[in-house]
Amino acid sequence: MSTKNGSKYEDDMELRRGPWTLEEDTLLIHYIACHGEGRWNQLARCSGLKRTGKSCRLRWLNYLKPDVKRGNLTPEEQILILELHSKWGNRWSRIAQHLPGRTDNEIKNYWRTRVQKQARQLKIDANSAVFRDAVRCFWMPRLLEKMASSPPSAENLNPNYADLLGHTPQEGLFPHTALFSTDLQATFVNSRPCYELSGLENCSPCISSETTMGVVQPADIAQEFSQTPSDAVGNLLLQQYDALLTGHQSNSSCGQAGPGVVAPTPASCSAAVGSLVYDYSALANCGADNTLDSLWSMDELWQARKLENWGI
DNA sequence: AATACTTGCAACCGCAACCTT
DNA sequence: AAAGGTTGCGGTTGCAAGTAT
Repeated sequence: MSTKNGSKYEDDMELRRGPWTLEEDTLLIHYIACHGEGRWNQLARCSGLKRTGKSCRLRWLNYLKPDVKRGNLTPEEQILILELHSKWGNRWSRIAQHLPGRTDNEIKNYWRTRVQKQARQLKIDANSAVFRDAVRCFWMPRLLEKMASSPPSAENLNPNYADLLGHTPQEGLFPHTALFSTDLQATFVNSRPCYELSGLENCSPCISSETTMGVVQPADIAQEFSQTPSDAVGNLLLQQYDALLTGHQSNSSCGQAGPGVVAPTPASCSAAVGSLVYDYSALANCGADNTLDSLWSMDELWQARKLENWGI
């Protein structure tokens, strides 16, 4: 009887494992050139390769096939992966179908080595809503910036790219950043040229008061409400976030707009959320009793509220 | 210079769906 | 309809190369 997935042939002969040699590659390429790809077990039997059909298939599809693209993923490919993964999860082969020349294995490796690494460093679950938002609002804009500085080559992208995402990348790809004012996005991009997710702890001090969106300095709010700066920021943020979600001004403890505090508007809410979401460490610096962890917890609260408001 | 640790990636494994007989 | 074979997918592992100590 043969093994579960193999054939009697595989049991009868000693099979090679591990890295492929140049000779094996040549043999496989030559065989496929003559007979075409597919029927992998037959190929394994007839080609003279002492490999399983599975191994031959994998080597061909992931490495030898002529249209397999080598080298680093471009920013636009990375954006596409991030976006499609947020839609489909770990459906690597499905995602790979939309990145010509890239294999599911390569995409999977990218996700595990780069994306999950960032999540680990931030101590967040890579599949959590918090991390997805961080990727959308923070990482993607950075990739966009890279794309802008080196325009993507059209042939790199699947022609169905825009259709696939349901909108044009520039306008609708990042709904969160679309909420943010152009000024604010520019502030993000321009003020943090070295921003990477792993570099959160190095980000510049606290909220910018330079935007036109009415975002105030935490210290101002603290003075106004006799709270520690970080508490004040947290409360203001929650209040404004509520307003953003519900479409009206909330009556929470910080509800009254005092000097230096503007009544929440969609724009100011966006700005507040946009400023704060990524400035955890800066916030931590504002309040002696607030650690990065507690601020992340705060973010989870926003997430919970958001889901609650959306009836999820 | 030597060693330990980390990273990136190719390859393997088990499983499930699909195909063939 | 059932059994065996094949293919494809997602998770995991092993290892070479690079980096830090």
